[in-house]
Amino acid sequence: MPELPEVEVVRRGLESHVVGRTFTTVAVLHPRPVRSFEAGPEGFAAELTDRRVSAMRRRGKFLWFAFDDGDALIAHLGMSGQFRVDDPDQPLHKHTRVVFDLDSGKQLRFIDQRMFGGLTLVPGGGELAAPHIALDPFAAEFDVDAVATAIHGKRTTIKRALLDQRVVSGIGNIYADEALWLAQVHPETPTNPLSAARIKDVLIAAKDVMTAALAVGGTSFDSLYVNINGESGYFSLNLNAYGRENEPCPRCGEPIRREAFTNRSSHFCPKCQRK
DNA sequence: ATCGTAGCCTGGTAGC
DNA sequence: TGCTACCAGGCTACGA
Repeated sequence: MPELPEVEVVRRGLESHVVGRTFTTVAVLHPRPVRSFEAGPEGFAAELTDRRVSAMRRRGKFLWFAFDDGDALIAHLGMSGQFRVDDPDQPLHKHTRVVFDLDSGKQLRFIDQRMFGGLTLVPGGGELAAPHIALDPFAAEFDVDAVATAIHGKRTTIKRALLDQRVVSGIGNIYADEALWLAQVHPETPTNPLSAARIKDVLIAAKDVMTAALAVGGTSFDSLYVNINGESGYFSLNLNAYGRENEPCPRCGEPIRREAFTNRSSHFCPKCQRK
């Protein structure tokens, strides 16, 4: 489940293999990952051919392949998306969806089992043109006080706000649960009357947890997330709450509780994260 | 305008 | 063994 740290690991890997390279051939093997591109799979392949990548950027969980001409290929890994750089004679993984031949002789492959991810070409999108995606906590312009105040002004609960990519981007279910555990805030706490100062604590905790994950090359609970060489960060980060239902809270020993939350789960300590 | 949620997808697994 | 039902969950579209 790639969240910000995992996507950043992928961005760094792509940066070293793709920047300065041109797509010499593009093949779309499954239409779904390019579903949001109006000209369809053939149009996508035709439009991407002969583009030269000038920079690899990231905001939240989105990746930007910025081209020389100002356009951009915007990619999202969804649940199970992977980018791999391989030699062309290596066998294709079963779920390979799009293949880009590079003028370096290598091949960039987009692999996605569940196909929640996607690729699209955005004319003029080279400078992170995505107004509906907020800044993430790693962005230089990210203003933690302003975001805490904005969340405080919403009528929702803290975990919903953390997952709202229009407010702060890059945080998914795993790091939301971990940040709330670290800051000792219950996920269903209303953002108001929760103080802006406590919300700031949660945002700082989220950045701290993601920084730790980035330091160990990203984390994942399953083998779907891998870096561009196919290596997994499997279990490399010690999680305190997520996925630990009925296990003792590392802080107080109370069993971690799991509760249903909008088609997924929240994990928290009922003793040290009180509503 | 704002908030909450169904649906999109596949493969692994629990349960019968 | 083989079948079904369920679960993982980021994002978009849509209803309230």
